[in-house]
Amino acid sequence: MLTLFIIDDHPLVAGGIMMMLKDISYIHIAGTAKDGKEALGFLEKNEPDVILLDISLPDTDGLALCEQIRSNNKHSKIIGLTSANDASIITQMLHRGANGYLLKNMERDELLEAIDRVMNGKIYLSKSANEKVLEQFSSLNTALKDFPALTRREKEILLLLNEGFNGPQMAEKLFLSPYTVETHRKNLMQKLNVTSTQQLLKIAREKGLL
Amino acid sequence: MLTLFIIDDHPLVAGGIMMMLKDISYIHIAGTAKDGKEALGFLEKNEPDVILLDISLPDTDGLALCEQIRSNNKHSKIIGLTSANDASIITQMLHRGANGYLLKNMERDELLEAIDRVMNGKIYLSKSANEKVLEQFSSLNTALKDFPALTRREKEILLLLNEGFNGPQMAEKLFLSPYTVETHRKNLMQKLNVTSTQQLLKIAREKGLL
DNA sequence: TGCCGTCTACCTGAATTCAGGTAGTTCTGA
DNA sequence: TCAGAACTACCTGAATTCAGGTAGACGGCA
Repeated sequence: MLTLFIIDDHPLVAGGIMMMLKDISYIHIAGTAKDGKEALGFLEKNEPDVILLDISLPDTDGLALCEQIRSNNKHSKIIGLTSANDASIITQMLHRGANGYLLKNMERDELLEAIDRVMNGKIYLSKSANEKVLEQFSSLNTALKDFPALTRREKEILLLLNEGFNGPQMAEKLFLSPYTVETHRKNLMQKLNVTSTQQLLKIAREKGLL
Repeated sequence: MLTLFIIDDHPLVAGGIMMMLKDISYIHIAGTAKDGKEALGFLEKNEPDVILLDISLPDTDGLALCEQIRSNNKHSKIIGLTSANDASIITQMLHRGANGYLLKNMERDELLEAIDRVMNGKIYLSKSANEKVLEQFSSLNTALKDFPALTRREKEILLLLNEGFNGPQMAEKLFLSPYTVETHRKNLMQKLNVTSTQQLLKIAREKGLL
């Protein structure tokens, strides 16, 4: 018998998973949680074989939660659930201790295969996104290297740019000199290796920085 | 007995809905479809009481599908399923013949309430997004009025802007004078009533023009 | 304590965008 | 067929953005 724990705020998704597994006699759903707090509470007292973790939880950073679960719990296999097949999120997940990921458009057989694989100590990558991820992997790896983390100020500027503010407006809003704002913008563009604000925002969106 | 038809490409979601309704004796799930084609095929021969329609189908414009179903089938109640509680999408859905909408983070009781309401000839709006929609309704209505349709060229320019191209680059790509490109950009900004390209793109995204 | 990263601010010159025009051509529907 | 919409192109001047610097202040950590 194999125990499964589901972390997802959507009853629809949790229900869908149960539906998919209801006839599988060797899998037992040990519990479900709607958010990080609930999940950690459950995991203090239980150690399920497999944890299905929805990355996009409200009020919770799914990636951080993944990391935290992994640090508390070495034996459970974690399978990330995501709707976007975005290579950057997926790789981040794997870096933080996940054993695989599934897209929410999966079929029942894929779920079973994923569970089987991770239980055998392997990594499972969702079929439907697989090629894309592998495709992006190389560019991502190089991109991530010359991709230093953004500072607090830089993130702030990025956010405001995305809101449609221009240089002088941001300067006023943040009580900074327009020169300073431009410096931050410049640094952002350099870090993400682009030559215009539009491209900056586009890349930022694609990398999940927004 | 009440018949229900589910249009959703995610087995997870379809399964979740079945799970939610499996103990409700008066509801019978007549069928499911994964895309527009399949759905229209089923609806040629059947007329379910309630249709749950996922707006974000792959290879299918959910809004157009909603309209088409409504034109073929006057009696079925259509409930849109969406994950984003975006007022513009929701109002568009209602304009195209939907009788209500639900967010994918709904609970079982909300689903039952929605079905009950639309069967009684009422409109059901998802609880969790309700306030936001009502909030945005007035601004949306006024916004949509002074919101002339974009021309083909304008949409093209908008798309390229979103891709991160600047004026001269677009001019070269489209074999146009830079002046012309600027004219189109200017007209776009006037139509959407903004003062910078960033704002233009932001609004365009919010209105679902991209 | 000294280095390093961050934040701040300034400068210059070139490029691009914005605002407000005018105007000829082409397409299109009533 | 005729009016109006769409597309094209141009001009000017002001504002903003971009690229390439320099440089002081501050905080943390090794």
